[in-house]
Amino acid sequence: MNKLSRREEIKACAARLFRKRGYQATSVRDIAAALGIEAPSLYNHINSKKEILEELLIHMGEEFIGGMNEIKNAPISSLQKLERLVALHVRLTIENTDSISLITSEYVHLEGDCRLAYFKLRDAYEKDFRSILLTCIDEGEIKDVNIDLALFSMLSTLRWLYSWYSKNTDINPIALEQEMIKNLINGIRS
Amino acid sequence: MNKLSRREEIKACAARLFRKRGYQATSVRDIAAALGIEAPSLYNHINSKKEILEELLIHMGEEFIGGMNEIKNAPISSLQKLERLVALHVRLTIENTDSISLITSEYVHLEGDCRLAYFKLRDAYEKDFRSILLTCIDEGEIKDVNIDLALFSMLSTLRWLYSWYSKNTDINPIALEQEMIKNLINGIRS
DNA sequence: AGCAAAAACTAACAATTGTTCGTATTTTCG
DNA sequence: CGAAAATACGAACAATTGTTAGTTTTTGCT
Repeated sequence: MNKLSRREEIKACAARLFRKRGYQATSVRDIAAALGIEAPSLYNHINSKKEILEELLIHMGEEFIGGMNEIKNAPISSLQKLERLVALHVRLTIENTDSISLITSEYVHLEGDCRLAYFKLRDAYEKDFRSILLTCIDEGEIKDVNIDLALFSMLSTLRWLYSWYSKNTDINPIALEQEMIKNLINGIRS
Repeated sequence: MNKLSRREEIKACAARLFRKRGYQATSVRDIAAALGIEAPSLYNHINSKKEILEELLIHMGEEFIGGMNEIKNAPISSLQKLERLVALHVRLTIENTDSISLITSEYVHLEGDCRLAYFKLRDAYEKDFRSILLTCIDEGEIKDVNIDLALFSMLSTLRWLYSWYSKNTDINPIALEQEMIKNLINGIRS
């Protein structure tokens, strides 16, 4: 378990540096230095630099998919599901600010099977999100907007929430959640 | 003028590659290969790889500032100014899809004076944008929302428009403009 | 045709990259 | 304590990086 803990420590540190300077611009020596050790020491805990990015991104993807599955199957209205999705993004953003920032930019460095797996997670999530949004429209809960544009708009804002949150860490998470719901959903309600 | 043209050719090619793989992951040899020449040949036209990124980003910053200045001083209502800002983003996105994609991620590789200059442009733009939005609220044209969150939300969507547009290049620019206005502004109108 | 400028080439550089190997040190725990 | 496991180390690697220098080829103009 200690090894796992050290491993997680490395991943968290790497996430912070990847966010600040980008994945490619962060060397394994940078990561090691930030941990106060030498670069080769890292390889007692990880197999490669790429592996770190892969695990960070896949993990976030799975967090989103997990949250989506809970919401999807909950016995609540579609509009409430939409609100819960916003809350999910807010929570994951606050709990994983660094990792989540990688989603918007560093996924380009994924390769091979992992790249495909990541895209699969992302596409599945967006498909479910779209489906919930569509149901809201069908049920007349929200305005008859261009659904793809509305989906894109919501996701853009939610994906960039980490950058806003980083400059406003003092905000109450619940207040942020309410504000986001107001901002993203109430504007398109019937 | 021929030299300038070749230079612009290189910059456009670099922008495309920077967008696909990221600035750091794109080598000067990659750029040269995409142009069908050898890497050292590039240096007859540019001074450094960094210079390319700097010019691409500063140029986009100036385009936005220029557009903002026109809108700011136009004899129209604040709400119309807001609509024109959306149109500005749509136009610049369509005209510079690759370069504009760098704004959201690759600015982290700017250093020194250029980095400061870029931040100055960005901050000035956001300040002006915020000011117009605030006037709309004061005049009762749009709902009394949390202004910083509303600003952030609009800018997130507008900054990510390039990714949406890339998957929907067949859309009529004017139709896109109208949809964006509907989506971003009408939702928060009084 | 001939000349100057522009643009491309080959060869090579110093630095940095991710990573491996074998060894030493520290920590854990019976 | 003492053995085993976990963790860190220094030295070194092959590959890739951005860039320079000097030279040759191509282009455009009179």
